[in-house]
Amino acid sequence: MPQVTLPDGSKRDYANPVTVGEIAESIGAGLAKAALAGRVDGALVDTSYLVNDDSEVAIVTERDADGIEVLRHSCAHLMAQAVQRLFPKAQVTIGPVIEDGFFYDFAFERAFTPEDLQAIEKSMNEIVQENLQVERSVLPRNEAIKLFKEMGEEYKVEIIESIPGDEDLSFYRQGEFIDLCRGPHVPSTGKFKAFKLTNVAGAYWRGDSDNEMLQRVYGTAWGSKKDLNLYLQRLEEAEKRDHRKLGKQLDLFHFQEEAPGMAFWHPKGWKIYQVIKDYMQNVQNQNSYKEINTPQLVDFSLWEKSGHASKFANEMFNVESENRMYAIKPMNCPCHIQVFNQGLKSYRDLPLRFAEFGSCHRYEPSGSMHGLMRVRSFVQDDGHIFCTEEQIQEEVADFMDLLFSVYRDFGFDEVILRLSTRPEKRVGSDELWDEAEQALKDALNATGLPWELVPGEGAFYGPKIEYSLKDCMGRIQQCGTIQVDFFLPERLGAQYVAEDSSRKTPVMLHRAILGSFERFIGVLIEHYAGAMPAWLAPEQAVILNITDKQSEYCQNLQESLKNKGFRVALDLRNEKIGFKIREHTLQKVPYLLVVGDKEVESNSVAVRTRGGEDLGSMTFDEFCTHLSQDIARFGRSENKQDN
RNA sequence: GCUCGCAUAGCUCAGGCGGUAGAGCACUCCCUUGGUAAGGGAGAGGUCCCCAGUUCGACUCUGGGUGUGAGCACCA
Repeated sequence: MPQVTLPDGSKRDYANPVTVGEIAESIGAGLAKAALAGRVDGALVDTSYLVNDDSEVAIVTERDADGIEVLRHSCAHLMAQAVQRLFPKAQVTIGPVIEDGFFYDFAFERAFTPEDLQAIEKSMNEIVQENLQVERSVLPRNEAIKLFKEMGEEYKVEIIESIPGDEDLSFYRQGEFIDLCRGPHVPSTGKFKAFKLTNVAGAYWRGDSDNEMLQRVYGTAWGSKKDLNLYLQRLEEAEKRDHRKLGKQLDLFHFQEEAPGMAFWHPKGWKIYQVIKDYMQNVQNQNSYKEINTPQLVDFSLWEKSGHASKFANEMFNVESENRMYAIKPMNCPCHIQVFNQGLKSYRDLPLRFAEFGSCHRYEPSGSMHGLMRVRSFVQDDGHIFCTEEQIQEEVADFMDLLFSVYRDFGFDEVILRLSTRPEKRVGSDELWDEAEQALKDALNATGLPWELVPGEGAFYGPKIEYSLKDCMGRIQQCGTIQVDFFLPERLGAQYVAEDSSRKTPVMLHRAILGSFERFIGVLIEHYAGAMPAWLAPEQAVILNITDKQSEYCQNLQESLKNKGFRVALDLRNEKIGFKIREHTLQKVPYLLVVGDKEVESNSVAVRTRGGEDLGSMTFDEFCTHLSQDIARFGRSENKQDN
């Protein structure tokens, strides 16, 4: 005689054990129809789940995040069923939910084509029309193995065999299709209202590049057509913001075949780069970093000593000269230790903070390159802090403050913190790893912010914190990092004289805020859709004359603004004002200064923003003040301007 | 690196079942001097990514390469 407590606190008594579906039915027909799953005492279950005892029960619908998850997971099954109807030889493997959708991996003799996707989608819709009941069943392992062996589903057999323990396994059947699955699932295939197959690509079985490649079909599913359309619009918007596209449109940089993965920076892109560099230089000076610079080419033996060669030799560019092997530096750390090693260091010198805008080259796998986001030639805002073990936590904490402040200046308020701990392949004793991981945990906890543990993802020499920022599309971009390293200083012989005059090895903290300039600029371009805030904009204003008569006035105006330190362009072309406004608006110049006879007479400028707002007529000084204030705001969102 | 696509004017893209190509924008020149998102006209512009092969003939077909896109794998 279960008593059910609903989310609103109301209670219902049932004479006999009831299913979640029946509970929904007893509340209302509409709810019963909308029910996708249930939550019983916190656990997500099928609507067919039988409630025996007093429980808290919620009916999960498409309005629930969990409901959407169930829907997507079930949609993966729906797709697998359709695929097997159309291609009986295709074997199923796994089909999980991912952000905004799902995928399913199939083993098939050939690649699926876009036409196949259309056919699969059509077949899915037919199965929706059939409104097949989805039934859960439980089988002992050996029976399950036998069943899937008979069906010729070798991959499923392998999956079942690899599931530890010998408890029974749950299966879901809809019509002729059955799949191993933990569930829960929607009660019937009629529940799908809005889905779309989006993409097909290869993916390795079990995520291992030594294994064969499967066909992965991606799809998305939503509670309503409207949500689906919103999602598709979001994809379109993301495509418009693609930094590779904007890089071309705004004439910021280009890539070409002769230098794969290496950007050619154009004047406007390089200006953004320089502004960021100046800013970072200033920030680092204020925070007691000493900027250094180290060679591009370093004898290969140093990379052997540092341990990088054994792990990354194939990903390094090598140069032979006069029978000597050099590597183009793939990172700056060993070089910074060489600087540290010059002269005798005292504990009084610590913490010693070196910074370098270090140009690095890495032979990244061809398939991994992506615009500015992953390149073979890049510049890190690299820094290494040499300190004692006692100083680690404070240094990490100070670094985090600095990082948050820099990110806010660039317009990023949300930072995601992740701690990556010891990987399988690593150097150093477990005690040292314990200590290093603890120091980072302590620093993270001290922030009071939530953070995520990522076991096994640390560098081979030490654990790291990774800082990802969330851009305005909600996408997560990893940029900053701080890594504790007990090993490299020792390997490369770094020492300082301690208080008791003994020689000790310093700890080294590797750190970067932007990560790489290339990647960070890519992120900025997409975040702002190319409309950089005034402090970053390569051209902060452009002066447009209406007729030739105002040319001289405009030239003088540009000169005066340049003398004030503003970046100002001039467009004196023989074009109509509307044409020029359109062009510079599309080029996302923050301020358009229109000059006609009126302005010349009154010694002023008519100011229009790239957002189309008319700020009216201003004197030179008024405009300078306005622009200065805008620049001084950086990208900080609390004062964000509405353009 | 792997799977599957793609590569034509500066840019965005058409095109032809094998007979050396076209639009819009941009560019140059001319007309126009016009007050807040495209004024008009004319002109110039191509080794159809590269290398082989098939063919009387290849931008088109075949093979190989390079770059690039989506995804996977990798990421000091």
